[in-house]
Amino acid sequence: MGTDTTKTLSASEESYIETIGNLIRERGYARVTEIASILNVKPPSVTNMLQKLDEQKYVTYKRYRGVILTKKGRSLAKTLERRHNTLKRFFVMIGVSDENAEKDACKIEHEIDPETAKKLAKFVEFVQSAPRTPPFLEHFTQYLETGERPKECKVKIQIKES
Amino acid sequence: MGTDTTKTLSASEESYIETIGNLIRERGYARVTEIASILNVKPPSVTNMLQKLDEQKYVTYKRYRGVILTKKGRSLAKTLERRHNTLKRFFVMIGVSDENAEKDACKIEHEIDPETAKKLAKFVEFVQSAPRTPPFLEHFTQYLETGERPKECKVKIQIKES
DNA sequence: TAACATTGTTAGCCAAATCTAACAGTTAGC
DNA sequence: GCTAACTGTTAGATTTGGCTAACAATGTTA
Repeated sequence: MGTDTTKTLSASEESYIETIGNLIRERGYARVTEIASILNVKPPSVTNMLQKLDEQKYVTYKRYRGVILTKKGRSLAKTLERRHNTLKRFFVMIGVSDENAEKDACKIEHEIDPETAKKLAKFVEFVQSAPRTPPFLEHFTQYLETGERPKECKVKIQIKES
Repeated sequence: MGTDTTKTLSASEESYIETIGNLIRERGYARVTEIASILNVKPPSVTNMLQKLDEQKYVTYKRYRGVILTKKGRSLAKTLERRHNTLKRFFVMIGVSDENAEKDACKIEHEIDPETAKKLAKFVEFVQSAPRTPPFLEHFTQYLETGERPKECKVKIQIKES
């Protein structure tokens, strides 16, 4: 239970939480200047946001003493991280450069509905857990390069029990 | 030529331009109250934005006299519309509800890089221009429903020249 | 341990995009 | 062609999330 006054967070708020999560995972702690440099903002903006996120119980923040995520914050950070990875893998899968895949994942992860995130995750999983690169993906890659749908697409196939 | 002082627009500015474009295409004109109701804002916000977009030459706006798109505005509206359709078709393709596909397309169309938009358009085109629903998509649909990768995926296939 | 360098915070400002309340222009019906 | 109803606009407040400049706490090192 517990009155969950969870108003939805802004993209900006979510980015801070995600960044804090990443830093803590990678380094064990999250510093104001580093958060600032990752998010391309100045340190006072970070302090400001940390105060807001502390009020909303996503982080525990003591001035000059650093910041950690609460349970609520960790849970959100995890969701965002997974969503980010799904998006990025999908974009790379369809031929987007690593750089743009990363950049777009950062933005879109804050916009999509949970249903969409779920379906996309399934799709990426479906493709990537295949025993080998699925033919359709190879064909698509060829299609990207040549503009031509490869011959095999137009060919009769015969299934043989293995 | 012409000094193209095209600073990038905000998601909000783009939404107004897109909405105006849609209304003009569907009805021949775009009214303040209708723009407001589609975008879920109040009329004064619309007036305000129309003035800004007029300064930036995306629309031609005369108080009390309505608004039309400039060439620059039409071009942007067209890009956004195409991007929107691509995104929506993709989301529906992977099993997202029509409602969420629409909603998410609206948000994401303002965030993605042109490269990503292009690759995604190619992907959707690749799938949808196929002579019939590609097997992998059918298999994915089954995977969504049953959680099981269909047998055919695990089977040896043999290509026969037609 | 005192002074300096680094890091973090506060105060106060700004811009974007929204809102409400009050006002102005346009249009339709009588 | 007046007037009421509708539509659109202005003015001014609010919210969010940035910024700079000045200050405070912490940490480092001679």
